[in-house]
Amino acid sequence: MARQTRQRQAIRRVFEDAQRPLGASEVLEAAGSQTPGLGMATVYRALKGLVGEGWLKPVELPGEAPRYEPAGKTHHDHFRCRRCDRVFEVECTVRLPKLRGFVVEDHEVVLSGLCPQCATARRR
Amino acid sequence: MARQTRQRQAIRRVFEDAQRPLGASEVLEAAGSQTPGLGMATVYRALKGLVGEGWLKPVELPGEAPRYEPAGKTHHDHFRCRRCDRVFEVECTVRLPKLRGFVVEDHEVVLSGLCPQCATARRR
DNA sequence: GGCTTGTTGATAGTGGGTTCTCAATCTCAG
DNA sequence: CTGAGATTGAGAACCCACTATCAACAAGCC
Repeated sequence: MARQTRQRQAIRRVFEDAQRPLGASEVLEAAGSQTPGLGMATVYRALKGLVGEGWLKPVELPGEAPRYEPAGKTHHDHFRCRRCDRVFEVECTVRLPKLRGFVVEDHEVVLSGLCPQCATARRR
Repeated sequence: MARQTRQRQAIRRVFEDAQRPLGASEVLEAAGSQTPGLGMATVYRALKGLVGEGWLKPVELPGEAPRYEPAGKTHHDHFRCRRCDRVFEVECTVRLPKLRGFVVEDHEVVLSGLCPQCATARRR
């Protein structure tokens, strides 16, 4: 039977607070500040469990370890900042081409550039 | 001074023949059939070299090892078949949203679904 | 053909992310 | 409160893509 532990609650809360997809190390850092001593293994176990029960959804971006975000949101795409490497949620519209024979089931758009913070920092 | 070897020629030819991005293992398999005994190391060395001289371009898709395609093509996006896991080139149009503060420098679209072959196979 | 020297391939090594191990700890039903 | 058993955390182990090593090989100038 699944138990409510301090660690799991902290990890859940981290995702509820963050308004963007988080990777394992980001979760470890964020949840670890509230739960000192939090271990990697626990984070990975929690992520696996939360994905398994459908509460989290993996977000895979090119060339990077997977990140996770709460499931159940409406469709959105992602923006990755080239400077701070954080990922944000954005909305895009894609016009799909006519692809003879292909059955398109899903699509994903990944934007990259500078996030507001980094863009401002650079401008100075 | 760079030499023309059987192996490198085979690897180049594989990319010229394939009309889609190839990963290292795909290259090893394809070029290996023409050059028995072809080793991993040689493939990786060739890929590195070809990318270095601008003949190949890396194609990174979410959650996978990089693939490569001949450089110099016009902009296009990619379609990954969920069944055979091959990647194809396609054309899309993306309408970017108004993102306050974000500086969008690049974008990439990845479609997924079934390629013509696999779609036909499934239908039967 | 010879010879120099870049190239090859089998294998070991590397690096990063993720999972396993297991004793200590904690949760919670009774 | 207590005990059964789930959970944790530190570190070892693992996985996989990729790179380094080095003796044997071969491209190509002479």
